[in-house]
Amino acid sequence: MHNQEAARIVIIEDDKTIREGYHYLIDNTSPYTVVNAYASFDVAKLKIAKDNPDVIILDIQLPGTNGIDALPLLKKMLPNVYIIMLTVYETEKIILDALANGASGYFTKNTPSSKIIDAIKEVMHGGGPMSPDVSKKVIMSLQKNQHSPLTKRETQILELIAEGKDRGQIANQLFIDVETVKTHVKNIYIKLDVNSKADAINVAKTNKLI
Amino acid sequence: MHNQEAARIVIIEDDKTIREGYHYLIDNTSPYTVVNAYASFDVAKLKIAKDNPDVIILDIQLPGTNGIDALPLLKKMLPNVYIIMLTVYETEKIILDALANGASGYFTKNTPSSKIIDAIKEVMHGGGPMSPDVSKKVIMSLQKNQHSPLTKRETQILELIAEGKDRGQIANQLFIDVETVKTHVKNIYIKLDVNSKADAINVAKTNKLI
DNA sequence: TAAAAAATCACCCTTGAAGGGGTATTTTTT
DNA sequence: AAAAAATACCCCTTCAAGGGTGATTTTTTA
Repeated sequence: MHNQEAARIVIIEDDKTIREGYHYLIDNTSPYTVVNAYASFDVAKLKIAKDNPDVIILDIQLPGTNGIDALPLLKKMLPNVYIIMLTVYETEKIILDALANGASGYFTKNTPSSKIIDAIKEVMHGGGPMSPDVSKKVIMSLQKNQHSPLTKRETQILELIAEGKDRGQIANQLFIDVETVKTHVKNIYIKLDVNSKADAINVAKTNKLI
Repeated sequence: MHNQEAARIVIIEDDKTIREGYHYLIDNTSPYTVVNAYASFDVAKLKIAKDNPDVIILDIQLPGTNGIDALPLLKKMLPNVYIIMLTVYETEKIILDALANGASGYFTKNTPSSKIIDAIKEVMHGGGPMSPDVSKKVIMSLQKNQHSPLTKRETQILELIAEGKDRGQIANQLFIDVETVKTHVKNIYIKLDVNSKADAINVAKTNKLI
């Protein structure tokens, strides 16, 4: 475990004002130390291993390699580093991509600057800090459509199809006949107006039915 | 939109001490009003429609219908209500189930009581409040295995298989030959030690490879 | 720069799962 | 009592899936 009191911070952010603002803020109003601040990942990657940071504050919109693509590369160089995204981008897809690729936290830039200090503390204690707008989007991404046209059984079967199960396996698992599975699948296709597994899964995922 | 200043709160919690504690806390240290507090969902469901709450504080471990099963029923009765889970349970599966079934926020009971007031404020403003331990688990559920045995291409193809796409569709989408897709699939099966789509998807999901 | 890993393409084979058509009974919910 | 959901059965055709074997090109890494 790292020394939680004197964590080493690196900032990768192309906007000079923001970069220097956070640099100053962290150095002067927290127990943490900014060991370096870079304007791009392409520059940072050459020296960041020596910086040996505990936490990286990472922007997404960077010249050259963007923050999302930088994430797995940083994780490879520094397997135990915590990475907090700090960016104006907040589409559901980008947020989910960032978290899927190893980000430990995610803040939008409309977050009060002081919150970043709390966020650093939280990741150092094993938490997963997010700004309210981000956590809302994350929760929404998990929520299913409450008004699904599919019945419970149909939803269940479509989920099993999405797991690659064939009719026989689904029938076994649900203790019903293969023919019944077929009937359900037919009704699913009719309701979703599709005529293939792939389209059914696609429509269902797009509308959060599964 | 509800009146954010005087939001109506209902508590469903079987532990009398906790229930009355939050009741008192909310009534006396916040602008919100607890319109009713119930010891179970089975009792609450008879009267909660008339309570017309903006926010429900809901426990999971309840006598009779548990909190997870109660979620969709509450959502059906009160489509616009915000539901905050407040419970000792915090396994990844239960948290994800709760959020998938319509919870707007999730706190564990080791959270400082005062935080619940902030949480109510946050949901009323469209946020998705979570305690740090919960948000950590949510983020972990989104993160992929950084040490996947699969290559990028193999991962990509397995994801498409999990979307129900057949070899031909995958080949088209990736601008490669069907035979190449076959080769990749074979290598995926070898690496994951399986010999079917379903098993490959299952192993991959269990290990967060996709 | 040489070696290793990843990605690409090809042709053989067999089997059965997938998809579409129609019909009907039982169970559950409203 | 009516409607919705879940169950089961029969017909049919086609091509995707999985296994075997071999080879070349591109990219990454040591």
